[in-house]
Amino acid sequence: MVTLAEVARHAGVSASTVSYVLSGKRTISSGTRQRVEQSIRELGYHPNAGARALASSRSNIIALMMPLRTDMYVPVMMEIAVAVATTAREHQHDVLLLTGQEGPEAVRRVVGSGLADAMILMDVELEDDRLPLVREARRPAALIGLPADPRGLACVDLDFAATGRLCVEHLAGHGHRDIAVVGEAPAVYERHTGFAERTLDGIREKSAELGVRVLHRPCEGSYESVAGTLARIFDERPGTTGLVVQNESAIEPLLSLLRQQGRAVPEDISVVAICPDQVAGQTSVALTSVAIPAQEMGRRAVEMVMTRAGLGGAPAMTGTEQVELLPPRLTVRASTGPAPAAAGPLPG
Amino acid sequence: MVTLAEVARHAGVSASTVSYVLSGKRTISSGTRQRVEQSIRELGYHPNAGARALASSRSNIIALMMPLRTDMYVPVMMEIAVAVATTAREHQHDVLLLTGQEGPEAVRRVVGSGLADAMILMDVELEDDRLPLVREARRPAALIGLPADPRGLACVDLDFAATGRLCVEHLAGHGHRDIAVVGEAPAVYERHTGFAERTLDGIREKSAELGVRVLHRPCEGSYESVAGTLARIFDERPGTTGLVVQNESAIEPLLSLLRQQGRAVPEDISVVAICPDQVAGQTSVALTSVAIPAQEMGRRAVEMVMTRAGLGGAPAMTGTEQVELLPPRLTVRASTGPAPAAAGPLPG
DNA sequence: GCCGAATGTTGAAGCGCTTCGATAGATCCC
DNA sequence: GGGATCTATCGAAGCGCTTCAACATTCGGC
Repeated sequence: MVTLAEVARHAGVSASTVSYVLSGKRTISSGTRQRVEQSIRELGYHPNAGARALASSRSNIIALMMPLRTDMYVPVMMEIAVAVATTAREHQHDVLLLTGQEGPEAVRRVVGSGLADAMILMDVELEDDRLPLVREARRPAALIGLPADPRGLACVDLDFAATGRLCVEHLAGHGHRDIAVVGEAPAVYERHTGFAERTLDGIREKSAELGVRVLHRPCEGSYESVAGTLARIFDERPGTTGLVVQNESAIEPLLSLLRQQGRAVPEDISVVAICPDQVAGQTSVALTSVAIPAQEMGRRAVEMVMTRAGLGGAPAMTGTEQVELLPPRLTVRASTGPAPAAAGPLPG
Repeated sequence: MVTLAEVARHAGVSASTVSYVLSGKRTISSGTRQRVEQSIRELGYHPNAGARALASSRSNIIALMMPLRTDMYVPVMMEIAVAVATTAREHQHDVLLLTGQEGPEAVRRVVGSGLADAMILMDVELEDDRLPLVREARRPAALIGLPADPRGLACVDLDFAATGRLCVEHLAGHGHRDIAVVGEAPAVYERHTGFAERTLDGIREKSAELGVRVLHRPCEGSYESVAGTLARIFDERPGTTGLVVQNESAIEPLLSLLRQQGRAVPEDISVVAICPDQVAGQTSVALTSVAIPAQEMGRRAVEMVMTRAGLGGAPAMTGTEQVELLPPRLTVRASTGPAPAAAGPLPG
């Protein structure tokens, strides 16, 4: 392997000069710079990551802790991960992939060893084991998701309460007065992941405000489970004309079942989904949906930790609270329309 | 941060002793060992990753290059990634996540900087840009997928040819004489990813052998695309009674469409899918399927690079060819049965 | 009871880089 | 035109760890 010293010798300068050319931390005359850059290219030099990390005590690595669960919608996770990796590269950083497997211990290990300069945690629960460690670690961190107590933490998430409100607003605007929520798997609620509850809160709030009746049922992604949930919904509230689906895996079975039961979408029943745009466009009836801005979330999380690390330009500010809720965006597609009984939008 | 030296002082031994306790590379009396371990615990010591990498020229990091594409089935990718990360941890390694984005340049960077000790490449194409670099890099590497020329490389993949044969065998065994393949998206074939072609080869080979007629149609995951594909299949070969589905995203729409068209599964038409078991179990009709052993693939890839790094015990042997094709396993579920016209399994 | 071999521990030399303080010229101002 | 100020470069001191050669000590064998 080519070393800094060899490049320096080749270019006829000192090692520190080469280092400064690389980092740009001191002014170097353009003649010298070019000579050094030429040598670097000729020798095919790549700075040694370990030596760099040791000397500068910065690894240029961001740790990304992913959940290991299978009940979360995987494509969204993946999209976030890719966005994190891509954005990190724009900031000259790489991404270390940690699974939830190891739990809080992973945080300790990564922080303690200086393996990563910063951390991004996905799938944050309301009371997350990892948060105490993250708080006391003197490393910038960002959460994707919103814990019960975000004090001293940087968080980014979709504004799920607003999302819930938006869905209800849209349905109510079409005259629906009886709606049902096909929620996430029961395990998601039991784990207190927050986003599901927040969506529900938003839905309930807006429904109360607009005089819409709401029925909520958790639902797993399997065909059977969706069938059962749907049966219970129509059993309990036969007048239901609007559906909000939060569990992405339930979408396909749901549409399939509705068709089978002779319920036309959107003529008999309107469906709003909370899912990535790609999914919404691929279904038999294109879905009116609120997109989960996975990419944006990953990108913002990286930008947050970079800012906090003072690497993005601003001074360090680990410990400052910063909660960023991305505004939901509802895209009207083919799955929603006027409620069958009602005459159209409410006046006002 | 606590350093080795501080631990040594605290335990009343030299730094090298602490290091040997940690690495186990020399015998240390149990008294000393315990004293050192106690100090480590009391001080909350974590070895500095950078220093370690510099001194030992091993980073204990494996790079995982993932595709960035969205036309591959994401859950499988994710499962592989998680398996890689989990297995890597069992070998005291962490995983660096690289996206396809950067292309071959990423290989050069990671290898050149000593950031990673080994590499695992996913979604390998038949003629992959990255392979020349991987070959000349003196780092162990493993591919998930099989390139056209695997010389000098370690590869692991499902035996897709055998998978194709297995599907045909199963359908032919039920008396089906006219089958169709709902393939991957056209882009997958254009990119020459190999696995799709190999499946097809296996299907054609076995079909020829058993006297089964085969029609192959690429197909994207959208409802529309599946509808079109299906229409063309039944238009061209109205007698089709067996379907092999390779594009996982097409499965749900496919079942939904068949039901809509009044084709009962498996009474009128049998469906074999190539997909993760979890998917096969969640559909309206549980699918007879050949599982994609994502976890096994990830695990084996890690074990391969660990062996090649001589870290797993065996001596280094980068440069040796090693192709491991995992045998397919077909699980019979509810979606396949006797061909409607035929009387059952062929004699013999 | 002495020799050679195990066994356990240490000191010191790096690994390749960053960064600080110093230095030698070039440039400026009045 | 000489001190003050910049600018461009260098030398050297580490960063925290691994590892090698060397040094004590203990032990078994005869």
